[in-house]
Amino acid sequence: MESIGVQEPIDHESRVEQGDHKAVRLWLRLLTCTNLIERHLRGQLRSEFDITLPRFDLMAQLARESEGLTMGDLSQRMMVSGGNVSGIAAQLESEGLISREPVQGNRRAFCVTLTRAGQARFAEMAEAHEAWVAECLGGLSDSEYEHMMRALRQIKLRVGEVER
Amino acid sequence: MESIGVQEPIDHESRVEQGDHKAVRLWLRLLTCTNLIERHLRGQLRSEFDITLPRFDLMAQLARESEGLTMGDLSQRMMVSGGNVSGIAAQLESEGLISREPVQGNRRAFCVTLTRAGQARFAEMAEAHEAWVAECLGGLSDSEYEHMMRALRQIKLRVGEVER
DNA sequence: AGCAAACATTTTATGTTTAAAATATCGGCT
DNA sequence: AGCCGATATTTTAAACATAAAATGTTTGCT
Repeated sequence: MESIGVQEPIDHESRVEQGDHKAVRLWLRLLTCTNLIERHLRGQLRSEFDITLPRFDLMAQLARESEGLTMGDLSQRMMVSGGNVSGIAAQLESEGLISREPVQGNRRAFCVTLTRAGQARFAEMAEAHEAWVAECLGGLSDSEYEHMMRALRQIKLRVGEVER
Repeated sequence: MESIGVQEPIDHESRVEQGDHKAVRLWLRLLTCTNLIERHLRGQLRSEFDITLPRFDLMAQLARESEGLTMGDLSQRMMVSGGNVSGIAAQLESEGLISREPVQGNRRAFCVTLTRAGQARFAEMAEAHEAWVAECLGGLSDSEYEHMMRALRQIKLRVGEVER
């Protein structure tokens, strides 16, 4: 039960301020958590597999699309700039983990896929990655999990609207 | 009510896998949301105040510590590397928004504070920043807000333990 | 056919971020 | 006093990220 003791009356402006402060507190906590987990995963990927998070991320996108993706698709799905994908893909290609082949019928685009070596390497990493994430987030009850998923979906929609 | 229809029986290993997949889905959604909001705030700060998020963040840390902070304190609170703080602080100093003065009794450390100009500038920015965050996160009900805060606190503790 | 607009990607310039090495200072111990 | 390990910060090198310009390619329009 909440306290129902003496409380200062609050005018409209203060109410808004309170709401804003609440939002900021939530935002900071969200940011802190995400950064903590991201840092943890980054460190693990580096120490266990000598790979960076962006490279892992690119491989993960390819792993769910056996047909391959274009550079533009990757840029969209990873939500980073095209130039960025160029650099990351160049490195993965030089390591033999992905291949970029011309698309017949469209000489502008490349079709990027995991090589056989890339598939094998990714399978190893994905298993470990899942376990690390579960270590961080597995402690939530089903209900907490559902609440989070719902709230985050709502937030995502809201931000999309705000950005117009 | 949940469906109680026919369901495949699930062995222990599959259960673990399912839990892991759930955790990964939550992680990806968390990451996406945080990145969306961060991107939005970054853009607003740049277009409205011509400042970057890290610079704003550094100033925010100083704004709640009128006594000032050392470079190391800032590194810890901002959860970024020391070298990073060096660079960010150098820029803010050259813009006259912060000052770094030697600490008497410890010639290694600097005491970093907001200048008067920095305080004024930050006050403006903080107000706008709060409104932007509220736009993104203000749509949650009190109950959703509480759920999120609780779950995030729990996650934060858990990650801290995992990192040992 | 010829041309303009849109598309897919890379290149370039600039800036952020990290880990690790380098620099300098401090404190305690002998 | 002299040395050693811890502390506080800066510098450096490499990876990542963006925006904007450059390069080719395709498509539609006349």
